[in-house]
Amino acid sequence: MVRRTKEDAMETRSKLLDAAEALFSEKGVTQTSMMQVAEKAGVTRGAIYHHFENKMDLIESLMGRVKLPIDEMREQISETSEFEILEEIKARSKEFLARVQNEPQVQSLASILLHKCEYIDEVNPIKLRHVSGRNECINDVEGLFQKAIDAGEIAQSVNSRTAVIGLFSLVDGLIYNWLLAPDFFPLVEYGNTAIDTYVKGLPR
Amino acid sequence: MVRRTKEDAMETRSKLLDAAEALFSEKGVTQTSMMQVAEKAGVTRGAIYHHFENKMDLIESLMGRVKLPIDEMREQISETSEFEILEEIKARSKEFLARVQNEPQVQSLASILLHKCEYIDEVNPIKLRHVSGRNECINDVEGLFQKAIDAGEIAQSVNSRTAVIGLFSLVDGLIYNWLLAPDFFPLVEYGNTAIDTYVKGLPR
DNA sequence: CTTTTTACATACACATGTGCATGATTAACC
DNA sequence: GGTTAATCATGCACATGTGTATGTAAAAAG
Repeated sequence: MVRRTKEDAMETRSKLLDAAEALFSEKGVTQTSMMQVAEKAGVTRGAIYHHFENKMDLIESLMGRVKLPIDEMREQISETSEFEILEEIKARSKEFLARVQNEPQVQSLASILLHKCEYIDEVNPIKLRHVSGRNECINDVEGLFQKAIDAGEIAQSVNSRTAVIGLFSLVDGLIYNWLLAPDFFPLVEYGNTAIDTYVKGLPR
Repeated sequence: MVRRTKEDAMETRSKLLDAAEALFSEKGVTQTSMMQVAEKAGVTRGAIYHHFENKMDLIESLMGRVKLPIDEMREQISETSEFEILEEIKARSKEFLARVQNEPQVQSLASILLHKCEYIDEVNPIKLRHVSGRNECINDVEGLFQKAIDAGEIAQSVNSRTAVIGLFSLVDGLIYNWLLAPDFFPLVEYGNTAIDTYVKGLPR
């Protein structure tokens, strides 16, 4: 069977991405060969090299396929309300955790990002996406914290940047540890409590 | 030059571990070959396979060589005082951050653990050391939180396990993000503030 | 001093992965 | 309907890494 229809081609491409996503999140990126990805997708390596340049390109397509929670978070931030800003921030953070816990694809990608790849040089598309997405999101939420300060929800003494980095680190750490051993604790339940605790501890 | 003295042998072994540590934390574990480790240490691969069985064994020796902050934390916990327990917990957490920031070897190992290796199967000694050390430490600190609850430092409504996991996730996340881009924020300064914020947010 | 063992270096066999070139067959296009 | 071009399969060349077997000279043991 060769020269399938254009729709068939898109389907094999999709199957390849699915296979890669599953294998990467299960066995790690470097421990997964193109051969294994092709096998899992039911094709040969030739199909991969037709659709993608190499492994890096495959990963890039993989990451670009879904909207990560951090991306969605950024969009929502622009349309946040003018009061109860801290509640907004908490809600966004909790939604972040919920998506990781409930959406398998997001969970797979998070697992790859946090545990199943090696952050090597700056060219690495995985690291690039992770770092740039995070930095931009941090800048956005820092603006929110500043609004909360200006609105008097928290004290002037709070440094907005410090507050954001603490919150993001908390969320990252929760996800990181949960993915390391999901049975160890319930992510959303414990995570929500931790987020509440942190925000409540900000000086007023 | 062959058949050096026994002291020489231990020195080459040490040099091999140093080389591996540097290369692993710089380029990642899987991207570093035994050949490169040997070259950096000024010997050949034969020397490595004389001292270590394989790469896994090399990593195990690497990790076993230094006392990680989490190990030291556990020792100190047993000799903690009976009052001001929350202060103790905060102090330990901050010392944790300080060690990562100030001790290059600890920083290298943390970088390997968090960013430069792939967590694959349960046999992986890196993952084993990380998870087991963390879990034991969590259990210990959970006991501290329980003492703090019993002593009335925080409310009865606090779940000690939830409190620990939040704190540990915060510390892990801080280190994780800092290692990702050390210039982005000062670890100890921001981290200490975040720890204070979190502990202060626990219900009293 | 002789023998044994240690501490490596050297070399070989083997496996695995990648990238590309080529081939085959049919959909897509004019 | 003939030509083109896309979608894969197949096969080859090459590189790289690992594990081990063997060699060797000196230290250690007796």
